[in-house]
Amino acid sequence: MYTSVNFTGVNLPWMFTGVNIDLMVTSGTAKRAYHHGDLRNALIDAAAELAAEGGPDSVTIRAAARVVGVTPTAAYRHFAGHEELLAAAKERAMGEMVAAMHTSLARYVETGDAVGDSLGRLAAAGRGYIAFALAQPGLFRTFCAYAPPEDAAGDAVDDPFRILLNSLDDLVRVGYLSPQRRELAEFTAWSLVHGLSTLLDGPLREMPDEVKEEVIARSIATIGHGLAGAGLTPEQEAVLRSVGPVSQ
Amino acid sequence: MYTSVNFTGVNLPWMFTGVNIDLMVTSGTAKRAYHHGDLRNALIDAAAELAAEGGPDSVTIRAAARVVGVTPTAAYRHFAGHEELLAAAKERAMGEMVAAMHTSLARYVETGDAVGDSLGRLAAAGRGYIAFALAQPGLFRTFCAYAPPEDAAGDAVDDPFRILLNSLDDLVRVGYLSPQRRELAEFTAWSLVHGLSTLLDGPLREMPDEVKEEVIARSIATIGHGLAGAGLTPEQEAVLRSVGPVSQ
DNA sequence: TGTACATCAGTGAACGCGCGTTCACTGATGTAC
DNA sequence: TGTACATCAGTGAACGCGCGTTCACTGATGTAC
Repeated sequence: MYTSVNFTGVNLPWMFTGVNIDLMVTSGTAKRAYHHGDLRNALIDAAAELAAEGGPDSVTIRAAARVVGVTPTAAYRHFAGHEELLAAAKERAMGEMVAAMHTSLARYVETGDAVGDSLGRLAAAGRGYIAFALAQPGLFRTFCAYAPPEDAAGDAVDDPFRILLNSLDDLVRVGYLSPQRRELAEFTAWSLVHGLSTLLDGPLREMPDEVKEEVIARSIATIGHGLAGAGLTPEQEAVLRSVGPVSQ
Repeated sequence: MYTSVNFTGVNLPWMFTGVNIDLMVTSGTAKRAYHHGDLRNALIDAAAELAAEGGPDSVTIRAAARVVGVTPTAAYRHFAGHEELLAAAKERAMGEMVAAMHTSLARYVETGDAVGDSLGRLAAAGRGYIAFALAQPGLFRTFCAYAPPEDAAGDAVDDPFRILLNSLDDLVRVGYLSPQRRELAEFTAWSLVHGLSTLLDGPLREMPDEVKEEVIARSIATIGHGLAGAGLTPEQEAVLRSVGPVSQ
C-alpha cells in the first residue's frame, strides 16, 4: 500500500493526531468532545479518502464533513471554501505519488553498469508512477488535477518531475544520452509513462495483468532504445519531422 | 476546424435537417412549431456542443434541452435517460477523432521510400490524434470516456485504434519493425500519443506552441527509433526488464 | 373531400437529491484578575 | 486558587442552484371511413 491515508472505513484520524483531544466516556462508549482538536487535518484526511474512492469530483465539503462526523459549516473555520479543501487533497495525492516513485527507486538494485543503472533508475521511477496510478486510480486522477500554488514558485524540488529530470541528466552524465537528444526528452518520457497509466487504468482496464506487465516492459524498452537515437536513418528522421502540425 | 458540430452559438440544427418542419410566421419572427421534426438529432448536436465546451460532465439532459429550446421532458421521448444521451455524445466525439486522424493521414505526402512512408503514416495518424486533442479538448475528454456498446463487438472497424494497428502492420511488411517487436507495440505508440495529448492540454498548457511542436516532433522520432530496437545492448534491455512490477 | 379520432410529441409543474455557502446561535476553552 | 468573561470552534436551519426523472396534461398530426 503506497498511501498513508486511512482506508479502514472508520475514520478516526483524531485518535492519532492527538492534539488537545477530549474524550467523554458516556455509558461505556467513547464520544467526541465538542471541540475536535485537529479538524483541519481530519478534513484533509477525509478529502484524500474521498479522492481515493471516487477521484477529485468526490471531494466535497459536505462529504468530508460527513466522514469526519461534523457539520459542513465547521469546515469553513478551517478552509475558505471547497476549492481550498480540494487543493489540499491534490497536495496529498502529489505527496503519495512522490512516495510511490521513491519507494520504487529505493527498490532498484544496482548492477554496477553505469549505463544500465541509469536506465534502470529511470525505469524504476516510471514504474513507480505507473504502479501508483494503477493501485490508486482515484488519487492518481486527483494528482493529475494538481496545480502548484501560485506563491511557491520552484519550491517543490521533490516533485515527480524533478525525479525524472535527474534520471535523464544521469543518462547524459553516463554517456548514453547525447546532450542534443537530452533536450525536451523529459516530456517524451513523461508522456509515455503518463499515457500508459491512463490507458491501462482506462480503456485497457480489462487487460490481464500479465499482458499489462508485458506492455509496460516493452514500452519502457522502446523508450530506452529510442533515447539512443539509433534505428532511423537521418533521412527517415527528417521525414518524421516533416510530418508537421496539422493546420485546422 | 475538425468538427462538424455547429458552434455558431445559435443552435438551429432543425433548419438544416429539415424533416417535417413547420414554421409559423408570427408578427415577422420565425417561431418553432410545436413538433420539432428531428429532436433526437438536435439533442445529440446540442450534447456534442456541450461536450466540446465543457467536456463530458457538461452533457446533461437539461442543458441539451435548453440549447435546443425544448422542455427537458421532451428529451425522454428520444432517450431512455441521461446515460443514453451521453453515449451519443461520446459516439460523436469518437467520430470526430477518426475524422481528424483521416484528415491528417490524407495530408501526408508520400516520398517513395517504403520505410519512410510507413513511419510517416504512423506519425501522421498520431499527429491527427494529438491535433484533435489540442483543438477540441472538450470533445477529446469525451472521446476518452468512450466505451463501445456491448452488442456491437468488433463492429467498429474504422476506429482510431484500427488505424494504428494498420500502420504498425505496415511497418512490419516494409521490414522496419520485426514481428517480435511488433507485438503489443500498438499500446506503446498509443500511450505516447495519448500521454502527449493529455499533458500538452493539461499541465503543459502554458508551453509556447513552438516548444509543444518540438516536443511532439522529438517524441515521435524517439518512438520511431525505439521501434527498431537498436540502441540498448541485450544486457541493458534485460536490466530494464528486471525492473519488474512494484509490489504493493 | 371532409371529418372523427387515435396516436404522437410536446408542455408545465413538481419530486427529491446533493451541493456550496451563510446566518444566528451556543457550548467549551482558557486567560486576566 | 477561584471566577468572570472574551474568544474560539462548533451546531442547526436555511438559501438557492442544477440536476435526473415522473406525472398528468394538451396541442398537432395523420389516418380510417
